[in-house]
Amino acid sequence: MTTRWLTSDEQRAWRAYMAATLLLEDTLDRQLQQDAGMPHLYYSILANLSEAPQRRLRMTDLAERSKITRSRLTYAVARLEKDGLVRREQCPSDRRGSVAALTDEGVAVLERTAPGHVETVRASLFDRLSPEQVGQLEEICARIAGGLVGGAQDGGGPEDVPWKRRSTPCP
Amino acid sequence: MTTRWLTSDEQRAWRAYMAATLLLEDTLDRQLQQDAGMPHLYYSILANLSEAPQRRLRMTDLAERSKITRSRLTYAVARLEKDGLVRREQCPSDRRGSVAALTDEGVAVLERTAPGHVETVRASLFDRLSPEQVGQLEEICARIAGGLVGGAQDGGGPEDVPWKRRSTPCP
DNA sequence: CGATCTTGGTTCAAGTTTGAAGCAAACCTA
DNA sequence: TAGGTTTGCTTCAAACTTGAACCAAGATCG
Repeated sequence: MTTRWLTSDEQRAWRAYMAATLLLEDTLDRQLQQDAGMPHLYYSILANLSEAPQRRLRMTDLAERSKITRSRLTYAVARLEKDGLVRREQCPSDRRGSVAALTDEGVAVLERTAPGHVETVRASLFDRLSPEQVGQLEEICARIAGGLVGGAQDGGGPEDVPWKRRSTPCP
Repeated sequence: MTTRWLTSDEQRAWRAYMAATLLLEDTLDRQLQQDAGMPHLYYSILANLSEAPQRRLRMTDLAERSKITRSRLTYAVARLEKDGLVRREQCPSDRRGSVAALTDEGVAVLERTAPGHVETVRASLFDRLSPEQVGQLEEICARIAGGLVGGAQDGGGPEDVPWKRRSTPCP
């Protein structure tokens, strides 16, 4: 079948999308490298951890929430552990598993750097969009994310399947 | 001054944004690595080149259009040159400069792989959005990109300053 | 002109990411 | 309960990225 090329509307949107995502990620990386000594992704790993009950999460859970591969997470956590921001613990209920736990120092770093980070996100994004646009952005991104498999490529549908999902860190 | 944290609307939008961009970039990287043997960014460098007059561009121009640093581009072009998809030429008008030129083989690779790539972009993005959403996405992304400095961080405003800008590859 | 500044691009070293391969514990299943 | 499969996570080697340092050629200016 002959290719359905992008319409010119779609092309413009696609170019804008690529530019925006590249530039924004770059901005955030620079800001956080500057102020927190880590790339954006690492910061968001810490942030994810900080929201979990007990501030700890199984590696695979954390990878899934962070939308990255387990391998990538392993290296990231190793670095954060070396910096004392995260501690790896044995999972008591599954001897294969390990749990990443945010340390007090990790919490402190987060508390210290969060304001500057939020400020950057505001300045680059939210302060430049109308409230309607914020809503549209969420809707659009949710739609995109919903269509793409996350973490392990088990090929599940868009809807969550609770019974295939790990729950609390270590019950 | 006390931090203006994100509202819950903004938080939802921000989470969705991070998920969507990470997952989409991952999808495209995987698809293109598979089908073209290169990451998405490298493909887009080739695409940018293919649209330039003469299919050639000064390195700094190309970096600017690709929204990446000159350093990153240097390495990328080195790799693409090793693969025979791009050729580096001396810039005749400025002996410091070099020009990246898409080779015939580069064109061929692009022609061979573009359909699959467009298909992936469609499947992940455009076929999941309404036409209005495509318009909104463009508007939003243009707004974001417009607010962020590109390439060299010379701190210019959002508006283009034509007299600071290189033009044709080598006049 | 000659000293200095700027620009275009590369290089270096360190850090990050990737995908495949590896390993051990847990989970079947006969 | 032994054998095979799956799951959870790490490790390996190769690729990619980063930001600072570097170098040479243009531009400026006294």
